[in-house]
Amino acid sequence: MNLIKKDATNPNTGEKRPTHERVYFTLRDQVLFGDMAPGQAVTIQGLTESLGVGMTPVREAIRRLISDGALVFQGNRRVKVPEMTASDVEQITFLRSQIEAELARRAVQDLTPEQVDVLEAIDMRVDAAILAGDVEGYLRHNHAFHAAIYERANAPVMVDLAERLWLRFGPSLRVVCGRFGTQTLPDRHKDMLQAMRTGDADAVARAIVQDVEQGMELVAGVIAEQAA
Amino acid sequence: MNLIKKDATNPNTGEKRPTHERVYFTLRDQVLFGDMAPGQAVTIQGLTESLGVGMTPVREAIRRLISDGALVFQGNRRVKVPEMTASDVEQITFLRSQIEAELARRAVQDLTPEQVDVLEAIDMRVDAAILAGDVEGYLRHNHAFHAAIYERANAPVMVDLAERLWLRFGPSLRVVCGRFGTQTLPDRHKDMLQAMRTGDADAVARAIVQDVEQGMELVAGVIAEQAA
DNA sequence: CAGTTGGAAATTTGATCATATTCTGGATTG
DNA sequence: CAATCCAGAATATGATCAAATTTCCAACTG
Repeated sequence: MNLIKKDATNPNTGEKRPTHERVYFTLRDQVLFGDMAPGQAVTIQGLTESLGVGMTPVREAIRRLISDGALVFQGNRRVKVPEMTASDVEQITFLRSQIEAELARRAVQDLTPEQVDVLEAIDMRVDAAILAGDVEGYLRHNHAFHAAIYERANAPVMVDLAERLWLRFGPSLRVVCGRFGTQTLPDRHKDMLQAMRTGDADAVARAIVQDVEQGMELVAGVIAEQAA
Repeated sequence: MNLIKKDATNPNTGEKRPTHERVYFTLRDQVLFGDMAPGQAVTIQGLTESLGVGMTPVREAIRRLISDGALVFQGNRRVKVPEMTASDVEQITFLRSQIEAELARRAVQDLTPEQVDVLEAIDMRVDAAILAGDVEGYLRHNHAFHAAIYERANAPVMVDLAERLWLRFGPSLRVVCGRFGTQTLPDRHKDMLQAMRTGDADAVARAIVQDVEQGMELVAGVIAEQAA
């Protein structure tokens, strides 16, 4: 009946995750890096078919994503990818600046040169994706770069909120890429890496705030354009 | 079969909410104001019986609360009320200070005297609950006081994160109350109200930061005591 | 001989699915 | 143009299967 045997042991990790978890992470991935467009409708039955699972796991995954802010529940039983307002962008910019700056500061505390090397390697993949015009690759590696920093901060609660914000602007960021291409995507990753090597936490924080503001600026531009 | 006819129209609001929504808000209420203890196990079947609903709505509500951080999913399929660590408390204190101070600042922008009167009325209920030793009443009205401020800020994304944090420390705050009683619960609500009347946004922000720090200090104390 | 430890059965709980019911939105018709 | 009807999608339940914890008994050890 199904192409995928249920509860199949993951060959990579060796661990078997429940279906609703797998569905959740699949959809989360789609929101962050896939081609889910703001305003796009999400139907349960559509997902049960495309994913080859029952509706209960799909329902659970959708509820979680709604709580994440990755999807919105329009009173009338409908679920869709949210469309951000200018106010949303402004709030997210503020929150990301505050939270991610603090995460960066904490991450720098005891960061070894080897760990900076790892970050630099990720950043090279970001640059490669930009050059290649690979939108999905850019989104994935850019996220991975930030996530790798946060992981070093040892602050799971803060990371949780930060990731939540990424889920909100993910689809819109993709629209930005589709609009302008990857070439016009500047970042402050080099500044960050430089400041990390000197151990200057405040400089890292400043760089990440600039990185956040630059990125959100582009999103704000697309939002404003849509309104017009 | 059931005592309550399903999907009964709410006599108060006149609107009928889906079961999973009702279950979600019921559990959310329990976490914030009820007697859910940190570490307490939450079983699906237990809730289906106590709430008189099927398991699907319960499952959906639980997934949402897990995303909220109000419950945690222990790898082994079990769900429980999370136990906070000292690190969690520290992070939440930082985040609440940043976010709630900003929310307060924005709320003060165009706050009418009448709206301050409403806040003062809520604060009187807080004081009354403290005097009466009414723990649940204190928790409810204290939350209502803060929520009323946030609502005036016109910043739903920020409010969402703030509420999320409340769900995390809710159960532990209740433990604090049960431990020390309500008498020892100081707050800076009067300072806030005073500063609001003069329209001094920074003073309001300072007061709310102190309020947050005082409250979280108590939680940290109980956490430290448990560890010993 | 008593206490402890190991493992296997039993019970409890969770996960998933299939099905029945209800509701929303749009098409159709008067 | 409005009221009604119909199709499709979501909601909710119960049944069934799978997994994990607990319990209990026995064997082993000190």
